[in-house]
Amino acid sequence: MRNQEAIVEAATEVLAEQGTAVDVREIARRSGVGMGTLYRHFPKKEDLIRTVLRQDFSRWAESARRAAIGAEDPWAALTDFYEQALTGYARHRVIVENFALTWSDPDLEGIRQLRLVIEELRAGAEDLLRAGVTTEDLLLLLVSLGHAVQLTDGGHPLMWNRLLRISLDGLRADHGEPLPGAHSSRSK
Amino acid sequence: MRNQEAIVEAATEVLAEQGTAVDVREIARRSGVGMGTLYRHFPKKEDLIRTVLRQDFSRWAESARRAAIGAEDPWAALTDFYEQALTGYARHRVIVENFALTWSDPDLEGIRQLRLVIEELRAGAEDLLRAGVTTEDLLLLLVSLGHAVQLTDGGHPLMWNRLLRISLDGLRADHGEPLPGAHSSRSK
Amino acid sequence: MRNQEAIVEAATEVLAEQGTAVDVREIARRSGVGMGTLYRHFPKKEDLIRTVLRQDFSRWAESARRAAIGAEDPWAALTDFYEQALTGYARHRVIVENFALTWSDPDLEGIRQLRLVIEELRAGAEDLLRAGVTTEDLLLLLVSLGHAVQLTDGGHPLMWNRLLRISLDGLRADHGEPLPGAHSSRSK
Amino acid sequence: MRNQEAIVEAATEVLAEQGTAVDVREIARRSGVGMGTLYRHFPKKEDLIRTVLRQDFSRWAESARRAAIGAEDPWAALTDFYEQALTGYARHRVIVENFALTWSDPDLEGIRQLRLVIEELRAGAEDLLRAGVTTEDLLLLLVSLGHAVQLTDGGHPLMWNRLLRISLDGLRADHGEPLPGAHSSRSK
DNA sequence: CATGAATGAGGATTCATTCAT
DNA sequence: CATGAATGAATCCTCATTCAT
Repeated sequence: MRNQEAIVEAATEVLAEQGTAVDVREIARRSGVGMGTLYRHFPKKEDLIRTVLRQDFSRWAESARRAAIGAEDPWAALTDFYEQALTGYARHRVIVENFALTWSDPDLEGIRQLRLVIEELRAGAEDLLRAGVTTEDLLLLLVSLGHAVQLTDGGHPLMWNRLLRISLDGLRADHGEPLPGAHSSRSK
Repeated sequence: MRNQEAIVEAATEVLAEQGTAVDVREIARRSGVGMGTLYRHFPKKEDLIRTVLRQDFSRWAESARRAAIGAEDPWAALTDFYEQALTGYARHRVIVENFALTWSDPDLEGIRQLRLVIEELRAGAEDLLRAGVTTEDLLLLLVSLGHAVQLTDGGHPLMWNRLLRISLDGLRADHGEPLPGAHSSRSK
Repeated sequence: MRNQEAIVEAATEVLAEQGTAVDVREIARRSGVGMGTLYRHFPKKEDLIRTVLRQDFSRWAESARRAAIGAEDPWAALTDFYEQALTGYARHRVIVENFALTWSDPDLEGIRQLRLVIEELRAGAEDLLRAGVTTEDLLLLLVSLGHAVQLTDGGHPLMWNRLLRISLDGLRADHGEPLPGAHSSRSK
Repeated sequence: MRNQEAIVEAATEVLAEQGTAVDVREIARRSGVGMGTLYRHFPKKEDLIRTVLRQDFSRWAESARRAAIGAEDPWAALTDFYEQALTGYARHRVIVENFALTWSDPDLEGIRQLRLVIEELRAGAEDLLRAGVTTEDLLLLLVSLGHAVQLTDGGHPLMWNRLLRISLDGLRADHGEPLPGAHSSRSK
């Protein structure tokens, strides 16, 4: 049903503007559907939010992935990936607002995708990365810097760029000893 | 009046547990005071939250500062500072939840203190830091890693430690070129 | 929607009984609707009160107007108008309680209507009225006597009738000199 | 105790400014006494209001009485009395706000005084008054015009003066037939 | 006797969710 | 299947009154 799409689209917009505290009615209004229809598709407000979160997340991750494809070398791919991901981060308030949730939800398709992409980038740049750096490290770094983006975007749009350079430099093989491998796997 | 303290204490607890969305009555109940008393001391819910935030923030920052004092050398001081600050971060949900606010409020006493401490640590370790690293960079790094702490503390308590090492290595003078100085000052 | 009417009706009742200080829930209860419904129609308590006020006012003014229609001569029309208006006054507590507000709100449709009616009556009885009597005078007299009605209705239902006769006699052309015209117009 | 006086004085001020809806604490604050003291003297807010009301009323009535004393003739005495009473009316918000209450409380000393004064004036001007005009009529007229004062004082300070002239003219012996005597006495 | 902190029942308003049409 | 009016619990805040100090 195309109503479902309209709802998700409107919700994406509204959530980006006002965060998860919005009135559901506002979403219904912008979707052009009634409350009943909205609740038919998403029995709980949170269901809708989750759906938006997933879609938003996927789009964001995908755009970052594409940025890495055209890079000249593996290191540039990694760099471009981070640049693109972080640049887009600020626009995705729901992601930010819910990343704790997202992060700890191992079933979330989006995060699985993202992990795959990063894993690939990591494997490609393995020679340049210091030993012991895991996919999980790279993923957490992304989220961590994402937070910096959030905080600074209003005032100093490019401050986070400096952090990114620092971190990337810290990741290079010629900078620092190998990292111990202990905490690299995510088990539940 | 010790009621004021009781309220702040209870609020600190409750806010840590449930976030800023709690019912004011819950705080009153746990404080053992009536609504009126609570509102006598804090005319708006936000006043109370801000107070908790400040106190929480101060305590946290102070404990980090103390950790840096006993260090053997300037670099260890910086390292210990980060370790301690991040270790305590997870316990301070209000700080986290409101750091955006905290961050952008230049009048907040707490953040001014924190900046001073970091500035001192930076100055002390200047020879070891790559050129161009600013106090603001170090501050943002702290918050950024703080977010990582938040996300991982539930499941993988020490994952953020790896990020910290990476970042610190990226900050060393022998790793990487000088950072450009452009965005180093916070102006309004 | 007939709920709107039910709400206004219940509110009219309740406001007449208890004044504007009533709990909104009481109105909701008597209307047989939930709080939400009430607030859907009247976002602020005052909106509801204003609505009741207007309706009450209109009905009252209209009944007075009709009373003047059947009169034998212009003077009787004026007299009957006052009689009817004042007789109905006591039943309209909201009007009374809010007349200051009503009075000073030049946009209020009701008062505009009332003024028109009085103007017509005045014009019709012009030969019998002492020179200089304005519509505004007649309007203020009405409200003024209305207050007397309020005060006496509980105990001496017809005392105000005496005042009315006195005032009307004072208005006759053969009683007293012309009134100075100065304050006859309402300007902003 | 002079505290009692201070409280009443402060209350008079505050009530005149803000009406009976004020916070009791505001009165305590301005009195310079604590809540406990205030409540020792006036166990209920209404007790305080009543006390203020009485005093305010007495003063107002007394000033009107004095205005009548110096008059040249009985009719002027009556006229001056009304003029003065009405002129002072607007300043006595509590009186106004509570006149219904005042009016219906036959034990209120103030109103007894006022009635005595009016009775005297009426007796003095008896030959000039149309037959049947009672003290009660004159009293009600006063209150009724008082309301007009209230309503117009903000915008048209002297509109009520015109009503006063009209009414007084209506009261003269040569204007109109005797009024029937029926409702002249206040019985309970 | 005085103080003013403490109490807590209300009161206005919002919003996720349901359900008659 | 869609609509959007209806629901009412939940929430913040006020203020008359009490009572420990």
